[in-house]
Amino acid sequence: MSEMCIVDKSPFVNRSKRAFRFLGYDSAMAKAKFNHQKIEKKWQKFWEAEGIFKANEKAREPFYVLDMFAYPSGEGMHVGHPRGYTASDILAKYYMMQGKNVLHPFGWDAFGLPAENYAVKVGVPPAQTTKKNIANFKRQLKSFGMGYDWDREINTSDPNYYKWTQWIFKVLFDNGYAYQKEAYANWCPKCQTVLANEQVVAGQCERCDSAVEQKKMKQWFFKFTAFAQELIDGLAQLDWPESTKEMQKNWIGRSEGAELEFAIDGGRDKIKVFTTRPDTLFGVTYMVLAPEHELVEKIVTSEQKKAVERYVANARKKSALDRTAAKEKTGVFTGAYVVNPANHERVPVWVADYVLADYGFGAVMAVPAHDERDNEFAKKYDLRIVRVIESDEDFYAGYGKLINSSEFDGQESEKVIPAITKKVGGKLTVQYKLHDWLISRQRYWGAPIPIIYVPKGSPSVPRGGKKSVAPTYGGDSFVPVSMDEKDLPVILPNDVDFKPTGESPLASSKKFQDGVEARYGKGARREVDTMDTFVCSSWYFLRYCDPHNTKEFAGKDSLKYWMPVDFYVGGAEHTNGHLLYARFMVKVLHKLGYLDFDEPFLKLRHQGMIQGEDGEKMSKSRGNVVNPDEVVEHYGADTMRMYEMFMGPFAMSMPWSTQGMVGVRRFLDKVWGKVQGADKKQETPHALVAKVTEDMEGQKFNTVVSTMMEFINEAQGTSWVRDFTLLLAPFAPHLAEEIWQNVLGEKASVFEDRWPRFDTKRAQAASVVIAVQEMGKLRGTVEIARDASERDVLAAVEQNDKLTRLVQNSKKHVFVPNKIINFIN
RNA sequence: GGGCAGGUGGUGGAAUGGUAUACACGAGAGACUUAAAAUCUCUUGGUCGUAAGACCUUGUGGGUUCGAGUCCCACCCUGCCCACCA
Repeated sequence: MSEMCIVDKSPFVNRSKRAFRFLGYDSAMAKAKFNHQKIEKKWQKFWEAEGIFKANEKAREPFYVLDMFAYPSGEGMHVGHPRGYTASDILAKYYMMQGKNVLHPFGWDAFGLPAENYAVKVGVPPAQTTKKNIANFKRQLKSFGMGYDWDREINTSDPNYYKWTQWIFKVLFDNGYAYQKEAYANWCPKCQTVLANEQVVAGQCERCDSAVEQKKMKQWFFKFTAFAQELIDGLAQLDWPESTKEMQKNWIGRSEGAELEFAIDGGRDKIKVFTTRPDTLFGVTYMVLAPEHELVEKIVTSEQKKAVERYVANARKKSALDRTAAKEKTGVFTGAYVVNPANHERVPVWVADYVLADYGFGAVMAVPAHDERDNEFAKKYDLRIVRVIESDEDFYAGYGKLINSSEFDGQESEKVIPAITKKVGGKLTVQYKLHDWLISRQRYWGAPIPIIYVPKGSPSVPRGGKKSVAPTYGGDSFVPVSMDEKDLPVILPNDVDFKPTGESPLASSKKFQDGVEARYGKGARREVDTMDTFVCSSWYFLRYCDPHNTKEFAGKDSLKYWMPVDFYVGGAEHTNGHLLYARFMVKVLHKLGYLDFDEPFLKLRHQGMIQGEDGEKMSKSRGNVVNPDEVVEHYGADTMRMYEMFMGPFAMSMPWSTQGMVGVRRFLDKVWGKVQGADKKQETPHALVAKVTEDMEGQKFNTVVSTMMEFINEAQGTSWVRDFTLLLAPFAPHLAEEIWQNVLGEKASVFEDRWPRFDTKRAQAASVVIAVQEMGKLRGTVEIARDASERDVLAAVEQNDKLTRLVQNSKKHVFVPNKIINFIN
């Protein structure tokens, strides 16, 4: 997905080698230990040759288990990365053994900045770097024993993939969901380029530390806001963590209120405001416009003109970050007045940057008595502060009780807001914090935006396809038009200059504009910006269903069979990014009739992060990175997989412990030792199967492992080996396959067998230990047959010398079958 | 300022309102070994006690309950996300 941590090997290698040697774990030393290096490679080859993990039969019930898209960074993975991948792999294997036809694919979110920055610095083209990185990631994933269907591997930088990213852009553009407008963007004056918000650190460019400015540029947008309500409503049906849903709701930020108009005193213009509190109209003592508000220039009086211009220019220079970080509010009077529609009072109009241009109407009716921010501003500039009180009763009569901000509650607002809004000629409305999605990037390593600009009034456009709904804008002599589908993909050229110049590097390509005029008419030229990589990753899960299709982004039948994704695993940091973009994309394509579902991911779980052994976030600079290649080499992939599940609850973040991992390796050796000599004569360990199955269904992988440990600690004989191996297989696939085929002598893969069944009744022990309490305090226990009656338990307690007094002393008792008996005095 | 998680031994953590501290790590003692590693066995929340046992203990303070780590109220602390959103 996004550019995750970049892992540097060099400082770590020495450290880790020392650590491993210190722990002294050497599998070759004792007979009881298995040689992980040998068996892991052997079975990885076997699974690949036999195609064990390929999804291709359509007869069985489908189950789609997906990891979030990976960005193949230069240094490969650290041990935190495989945690989510291991969990999804365990689920894929588990559901496969439950008889499902499982789709478990992997692919690469290959476009993005690090490869391009590397090209700027070193000169190696991004395509080359990316190819190398992918090969390394793939090698690592295979060495972990992941059961991906590599026939379905996809790569966003492959023209066969980005053709469809471009096609989706075209569909959105043709239907009015992609549009172009002037917008402020983060601009680094030194690098001469636009930066994404993530690249702006504390108001500075992350690469050169220059102060980032706001620059107005023509940019492409997707109409995110058209789906704001549907994106909120759709959450209800999803099995996602509640906190994730809540974060998305807050990000979309719906609020109900009213749109009101304040006429300029002595002018014809009106200032529109959005307010959630029209009931505080009588407390309005001034009006504030955002510095960017279009009426500022128009209404400012000649006396105030200079001061206002200076203030506005200053505000523009400040970054959004500086503006919000400002401790004190600032502003300037415009000299103009508006009329309050409720009481016809004249109030002054100010300009202040605490009002945001891009929320509501970029203007606020200030009520300093009932709003903290207005209050602070009013105090600083000596503006009137008027509480809404009893004397306004005439106005509010009939609209419910009088409003005092602290007493205002939801029930009253339901009655009061519509009535008052109507009385002053406003209307009820809903506002969202969500903005449209700015997808243009002045970058090379991304999917080119498939748009052609032609001279205005050009006779030759558009050719074919649906009529373009492209807007023309302010006096420009060129208009953007949609491309023909058959002209896709627009291939990313390689004759470019990577050095940043302020324009997209594609502008420096000669090849890129070849043939455009011949095809689209004289003067035609291509858009040179590329798309945000989040566009590429907003639909990739669809492509896995039918990755080799050359006619469509994915065939209808395949989509119908596999989608939506049944189980999605990935980090919570993507909540307000990727997860929202993907939901938006599915909703647009659904609305346009390309999909028959409108949510991409039915069930979602987040993995917690693995911190370094020092409890800090793993990072190159802290030097606490643990390299999974080292772990696999010394302890084996099975050990790593199982330890990462054993560490704690899947969603929780926690520190890595190499010593803790050694405990898991000891357990696997113990298993290996105990299964020796097992034969075909087998019995189901019902209690074990029941507990493991139950925890698998709840994704409580940590307790699955501890349950297996407890079982092995007690296990006698070998009658349990067959079923135990099946339970072990998703976690430690190599060892399980080794036991399955080479100890038990099975001929097919353990993954082609079925998850063991159990009998609930036989899963229960014949006898139970009942806690004997006195006033809730434990005094002892009695062992007795399961489901023993109250009378039998009482008798057993009475027979116990130490407990017998409880029966005699107590007036009454509470009995819970198979659990407790509590005596009350 | 708003939202969401969470606070349990030396450590990671376990526990449908019913025996708190499972499992694992670490530590201590012992066995094997010339020795070490590995492996195996035992001990391991605290206080008092020779012992039997008693009392205390899940961030703090209240409450509900026969019984609360778990439910309710208030507070403290930590982490994450958003943040001048009218």
